[in-house]
Amino acid sequence: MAERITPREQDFSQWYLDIIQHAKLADQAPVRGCLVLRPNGYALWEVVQNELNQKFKETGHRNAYFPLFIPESFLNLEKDHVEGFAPQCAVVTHGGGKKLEEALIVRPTSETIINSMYSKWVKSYRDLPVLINQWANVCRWEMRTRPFLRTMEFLWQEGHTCHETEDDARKETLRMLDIYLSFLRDVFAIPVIPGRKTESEKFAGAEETFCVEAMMQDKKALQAATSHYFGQRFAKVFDIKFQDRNSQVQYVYQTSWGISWRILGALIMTHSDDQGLVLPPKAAPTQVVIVPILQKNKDNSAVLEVSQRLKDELSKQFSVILDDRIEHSPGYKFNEYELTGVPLRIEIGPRDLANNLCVLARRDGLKTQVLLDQVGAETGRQLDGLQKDLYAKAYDRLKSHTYVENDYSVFKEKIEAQGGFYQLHWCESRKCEDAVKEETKATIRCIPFAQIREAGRCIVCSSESKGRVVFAKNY
RNA sequence: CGGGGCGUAGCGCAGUUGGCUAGCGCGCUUGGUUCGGGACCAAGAGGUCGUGGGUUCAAAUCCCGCCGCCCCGACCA
Repeated sequence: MAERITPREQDFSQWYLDIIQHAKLADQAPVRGCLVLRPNGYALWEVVQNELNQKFKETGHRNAYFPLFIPESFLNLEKDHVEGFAPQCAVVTHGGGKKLEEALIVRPTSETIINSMYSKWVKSYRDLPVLINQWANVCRWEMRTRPFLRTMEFLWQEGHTCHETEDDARKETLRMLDIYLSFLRDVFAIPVIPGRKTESEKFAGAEETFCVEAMMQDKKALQAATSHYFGQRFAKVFDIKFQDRNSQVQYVYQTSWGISWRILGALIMTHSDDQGLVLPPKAAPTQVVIVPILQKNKDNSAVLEVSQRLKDELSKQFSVILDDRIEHSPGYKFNEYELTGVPLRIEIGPRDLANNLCVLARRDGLKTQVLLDQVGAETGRQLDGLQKDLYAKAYDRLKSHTYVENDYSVFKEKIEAQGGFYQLHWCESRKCEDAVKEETKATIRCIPFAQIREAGRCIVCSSESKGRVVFAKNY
């Protein structure tokens, strides 16, 4: 097994890739920029699907599926949209051995194909709202790829909705952003800063883009999810009209919102350590592993019997596996489950059994001895504790590496030396935004909802500013 | 597309001023002793040295072509 790589800012990507490989989560396929999710890695994606599907259902959304190939002309209808995506598209020019009359785009996102259907489906205010989500793969031909964060093909979820009024659509945009935020906070234990994107950072074709930004262990930012308000821009080019309650024909107001498997990268880069993956209990496909201490060629029946009983009991509440393989030593197993991020390990050996005890070992190192008849309650307590502690640790990191700064040269030095998020005054001009990017590689991650609103001077040009925005280097 | 680097066993690598039988660690197989933090000993299996050509008595090693991969930068979720 290769030597483990300690995380350093400059080789963070190698570090987490190394962990993924150790954890047998994923392989890099021989095709450029592809990533293969092995079965136990896919289980993590299923956690995302299950949690979000539940929330989508609660908010009245339904899942559907739309075609992978999009006629080129569809994409060309919205000017900003095509400018943003055309350079990244994979294009199918031939089929059935012949050159196609019209090329097909492998979807980089599905606004166009979905809206072309919506224009047929929506005729009356009675048809609204349309609240549809799709779980799919999309393709964006990136110049340089990075496992999970930027792959040529990726898995995601994209919601596309139509509403009667601007107000309804705006509410939907923020409601879905909030669902992402609470999912990341409560399940993945990742704290985020919610906010609005600047003109230059917003989605191609959107009126407004909202996002949640997370901070990785190397203090770089990662956009974890986005939600867009489209107004009537797509409705007008795709002709999605309806008769309203006053018999007037008008265009629908729309939104779209998405989260991709890059959040699996975020999960790894937020919590994991040199021992391997660290999964918050609510995100872990396997929450508890029971490791009986066995000896070959000896009678292990007592230990095995208690282990099995414990497994049956705990399985009512948690996802539990019992590793009773005789061919691997306990130490080997301890390591294996640390590598794969199982949040809680229960050790049961002859020594414990003599005292009616067992050992509970949390993935972050906390070990406690527990009476056998209290394991059920204690398991829940330990898992809850780990979930909270992981969030707290990530939250502390986000807080303690977010700085309020007024001096450009200090900011420049600091971000170069230690990364982090910077609350800076900005005059709202594209020019100053670009100047910072040019010099420091930092971009405006968002204008936070909880913006520090105060009079100040733009960090670059010293013109008037009404509030601070968050600058950071990002993935 | 620019700048670096690398292709040798399933994985990670050494060997490269031409030299004799191509090696090490991990993993794998078999046997024994272990077993509460990645066990140890012994015996094995496993190779078109990326590919095509050239030089030579002799090429993983030198020369030329080709192919592939990785890293850094420009693009981006």
